[in-house]
Amino acid sequence: MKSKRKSISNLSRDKIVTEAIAIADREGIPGLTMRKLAEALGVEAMSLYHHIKNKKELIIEMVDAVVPVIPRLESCVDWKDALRKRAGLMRETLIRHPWAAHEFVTGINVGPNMLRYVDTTTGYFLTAGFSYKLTDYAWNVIDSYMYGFNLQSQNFPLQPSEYKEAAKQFLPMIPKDTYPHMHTMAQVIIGGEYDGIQDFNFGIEIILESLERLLHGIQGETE
Amino acid sequence: MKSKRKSISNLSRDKIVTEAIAIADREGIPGLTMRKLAEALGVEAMSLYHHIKNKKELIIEMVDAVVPVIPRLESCVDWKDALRKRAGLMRETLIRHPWAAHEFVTGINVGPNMLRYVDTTTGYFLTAGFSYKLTDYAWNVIDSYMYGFNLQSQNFPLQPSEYKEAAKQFLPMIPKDTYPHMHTMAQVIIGGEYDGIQDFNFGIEIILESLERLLHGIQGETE
DNA sequence: TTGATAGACTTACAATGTAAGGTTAATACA
DNA sequence: TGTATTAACCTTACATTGTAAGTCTATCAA
Repeated sequence: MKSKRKSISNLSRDKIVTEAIAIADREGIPGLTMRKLAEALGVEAMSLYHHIKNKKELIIEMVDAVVPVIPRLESCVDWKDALRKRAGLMRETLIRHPWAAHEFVTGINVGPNMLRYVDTTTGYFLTAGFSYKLTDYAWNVIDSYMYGFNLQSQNFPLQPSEYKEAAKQFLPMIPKDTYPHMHTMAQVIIGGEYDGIQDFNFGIEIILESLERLLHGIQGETE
Repeated sequence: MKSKRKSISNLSRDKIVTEAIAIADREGIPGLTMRKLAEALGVEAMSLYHHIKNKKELIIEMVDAVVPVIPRLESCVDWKDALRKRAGLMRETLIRHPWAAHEFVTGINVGPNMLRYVDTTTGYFLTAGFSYKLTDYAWNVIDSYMYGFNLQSQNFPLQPSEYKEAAKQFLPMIPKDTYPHMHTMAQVIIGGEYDGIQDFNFGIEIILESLERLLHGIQGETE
């Protein structure tokens, strides 16, 4: 048919991964099919399998490719500021690549970028004076929150600008006697008293504050 | 072939949802296929579609069916204890139904059980004296963490008992000069100084502590 | 009796990942 | 230069999925 007698496409792992990320950014992981990816690269689906083992492995490569680069902790920098910066960078990544949060929580990733990312993070805590155990715990709390927040907000079906209108629409479906608090909450949003917009940084600050108290041994109720 | 001339199976939405949950508990959502579900119910796949619109809707029903039932806040109960209890119940649910965390974060659920769950939760905070905005924020931080933690731990490929052995095995792959902190962390785990086991409650306590301080207006750096 | 309906079944299709094997052009070696 | 090997791409084919479309039949109302 077409029979291009070896296309000049000159495939490579890198090219495949890059194009795969672009497609996934637009259409999500389900929208990333091997055929579609191949077509975008001017190639047939099966040709991809000469460069990658399978789709699973491709996704693992994609994940490592989007891990944010964070700087090692300079001695003059506060560990909390470093973590704020880190959170901001990760959040940018998760927004730019809406499929990534799910892959981060759901798969193990031991690519070089991820390893460095984790090592640097661990360094923030250890340098600040946290024990190994607390370092591990603290890191885990922050990341759990970050992934959870992003997954939730990414999948929320409304734009912030639509909250008020939606609250109006749904109010009759939230009868006051069955759901008293949500009913009032909806009214508050309709009234403009609170816009209903969540702030990612709120959670980060909450967590950092507690961690700092823990570091300084104030009220060590959680060991 | 078989032609059972109307099976006596007497399908119903409830039976379908219950069986679907059982299958998903064992084999995950990908393992829950319409044909497998039908077979478990002694019926053909297409028969299910007389009771549910499609698989998506089925999953939504499943999600609402496993939402934990949490008690309304009694006046004699501390709001933090109520939230601890809630976290424990949700965690049990997420462990019993490993597919649920992903569905909770990823889909919107407005079934009656979920609405009540959310309303009761909101009530905890409002009754404790949080503003509507802070209630919304606080609730969101806790849930983001809970979902994030569970997603991560559920997908972690090792059992806690295997940590030490795994650390031994991976140590050579974490060269000291490239990944200094992870290298030491692995050594600490091998040495038995810290077992590497995460504790879900740690994050809950961390967050609750900060929230309480916020409630009492101490150091309101985060508004 | 007639006819409608609910609840099952049969068949069929498009989309997906990928196994198996074919083709071709470049490269290595005699 | 000629020949064998191989890397990179293609073709075909298949099992598995959700589900659209239509069929059959027991039950029940008129």
